[in-house]
Amino acid sequence: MAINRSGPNMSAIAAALGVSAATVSNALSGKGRVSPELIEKVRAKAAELGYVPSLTARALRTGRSGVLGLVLPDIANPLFPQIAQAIENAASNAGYGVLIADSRGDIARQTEAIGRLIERGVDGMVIVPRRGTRIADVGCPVAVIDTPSTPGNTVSADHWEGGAEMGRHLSLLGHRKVLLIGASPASNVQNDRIGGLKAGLGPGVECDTLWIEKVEAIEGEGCPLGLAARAAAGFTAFAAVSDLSALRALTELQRAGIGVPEAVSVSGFDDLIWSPVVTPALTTVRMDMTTIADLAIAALIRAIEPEDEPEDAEKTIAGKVASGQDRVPMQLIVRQSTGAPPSASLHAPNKPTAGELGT
Amino acid sequence: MAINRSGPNMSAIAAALGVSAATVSNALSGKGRVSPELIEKVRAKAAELGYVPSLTARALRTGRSGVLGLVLPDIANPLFPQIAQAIENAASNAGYGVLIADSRGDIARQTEAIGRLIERGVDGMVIVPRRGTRIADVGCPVAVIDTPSTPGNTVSADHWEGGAEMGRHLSLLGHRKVLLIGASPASNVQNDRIGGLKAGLGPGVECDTLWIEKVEAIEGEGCPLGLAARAAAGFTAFAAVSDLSALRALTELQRAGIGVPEAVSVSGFDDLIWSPVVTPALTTVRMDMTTIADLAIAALIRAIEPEDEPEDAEKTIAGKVASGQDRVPMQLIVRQSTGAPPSASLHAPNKPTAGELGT
DNA sequence: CTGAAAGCGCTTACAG
DNA sequence: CTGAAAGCGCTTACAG
Repeated sequence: MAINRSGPNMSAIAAALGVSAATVSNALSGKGRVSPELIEKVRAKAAELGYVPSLTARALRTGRSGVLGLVLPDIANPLFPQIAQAIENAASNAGYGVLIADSRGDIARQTEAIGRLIERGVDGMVIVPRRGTRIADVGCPVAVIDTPSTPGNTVSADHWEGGAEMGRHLSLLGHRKVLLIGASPASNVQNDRIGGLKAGLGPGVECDTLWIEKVEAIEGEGCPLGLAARAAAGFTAFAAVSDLSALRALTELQRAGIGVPEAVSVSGFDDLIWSPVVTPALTTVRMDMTTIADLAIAALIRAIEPEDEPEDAEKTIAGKVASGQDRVPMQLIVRQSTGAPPSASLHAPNKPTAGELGT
Repeated sequence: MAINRSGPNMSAIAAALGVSAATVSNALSGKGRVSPELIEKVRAKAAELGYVPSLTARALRTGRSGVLGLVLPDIANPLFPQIAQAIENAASNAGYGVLIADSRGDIARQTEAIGRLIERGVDGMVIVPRRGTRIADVGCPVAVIDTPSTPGNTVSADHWEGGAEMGRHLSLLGHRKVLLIGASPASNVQNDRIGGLKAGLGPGVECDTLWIEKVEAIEGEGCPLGLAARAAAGFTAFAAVSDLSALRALTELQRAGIGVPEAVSVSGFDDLIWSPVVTPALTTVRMDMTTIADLAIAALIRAIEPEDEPEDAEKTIAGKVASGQDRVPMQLIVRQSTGAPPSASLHAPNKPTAGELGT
């Protein structure tokens, strides 16, 4: 019974050439045990026959699947596109596939999702943990993307320093009374950013912190945040710790007739898709997801692949690899919402997507 | 050499019990060829030993990997979270894993991404095609999520009817001069929505269509859309074909001091993450991604799995399955941006996510 | 430089 | 109801 596959396998190539399957394997994998002429002949025949190697069979034999898992706290998170794209790209450059798993904010489901990935034989996984979760040993290499203040094997943006940069920016602009806006005080990332903001603003600046979650617990979800009153009370800058909160602040202020940026400044974090598109465009701080993903994947690969020779120098990005704790700088992107002229933009705006849906 | 796996395999269970591996396999798969007592004993031993089946080996043997591919035009698309979450969920309920592939807006990369998925032995794939792409036969079952006006094996929201609903809503509100805002005239989805909007508004309403892509080709990316002038010219409603464009319109109008909704209405499509969060919250039309994903996955599974018995009635959602062309109704969500009081909200707002990052 | 053989862990006819 | 055997497609020592 040959229910499997449609195309030819190694034996077919071997038979067509009158050689053994082992030789075909060696020729194709280029481990140098086969004569150059034979290698060429094998390659040609493989191409002619439209040979596609079975990664499944290889996985069974070698014990490595060539697949990595990506575990996310909640795929609906607006930052997810950036993360997933960067990880998918880094992984596929390194020859790995990416299996996604959504824990939907649920801690039990996170465990379950990890288990499913293990069953499927992933060689390692990237975990963006649910708030407050510590990842136990799961029996395969793991890279956690979180914040440096989370202990463990982590790659992350330097959220604190990113906050500090934004704080300095606002301080230089002359703001002396700043409202910091966070979603949840339970978030390490958000606390890091707020800590950095305060430090960057410096001791001469008066700060207050508004946690949206707390306000909503009293006023109800989606309630106004009372920002107009804050503006009246002398706050001139509203520094949110995410672009989602920044957008909420911006529209609430605009709706109240308060001009941004001429009356007050608004800033966010993460350079989410809408940030360059709204009027005024949002000043924000962006994580270097490409680098973070590269570091995470490189760390995983080092843990997975036997230390052969150093061969592929490309895999190790400029000799930098995640060693226990890696923190990647964030990048301040100044746009109109903090009053800078458009020409001061430090970053090309997000390109709109080319898909049918969603744009 | 036993480089593979850490845990026990079937042979280990078989040996521990003094039976054959075949019997263990039959017992565990519950195909009813084994006596109830033995089944129980096998199960117990498997649990005791912490047996985890090798999906890889099963895949090699059966020719089915239990993995589905998800091909996206651009993971950065703001709609991607909804799609990915729904697909991941539907697939994992059906026992399948999901491998992601990003074509990054590039048509060559789409082909390449599909090829990589095939190599990895996916049993089928869900494709959200790049604009204008027609998916060729890829050698495995495919479900395309697009629009009913795209020919082929498609599951989609009924974009036209969704537009019509929005059109009727705006018409009932008394609008007689409406600006339709789209991103790109090359998009079938957007054209369908615009067609529906016009039909829903009816012949008594004056319409004009603004394509952002065209404006930007002249004025530059991120340029103002001149909406204040439109308002001055008598347009009282701005119906965007995506919430991203709607947000752009909303903030541009607000910035110009035009009150939404008391002076003009703004509406969008897709219920993207920020829609319930901005002030005023956006009236929009939402795709039923859960149903679309269920239909797509169900269609794939029917194509993949041999027609055994009808057994799992759950897999077929209420007897409805994608048969060639399936169109799922869209849902109008009325919020403040078109002037309705908050209490008229037809839909619970999106929950903020519980992750560390992005909120 | 090339080949024969074993084996990764499972499932599936086929016998008993 | 249970088992022996073959085989999915590959890779890897080991011989020649």
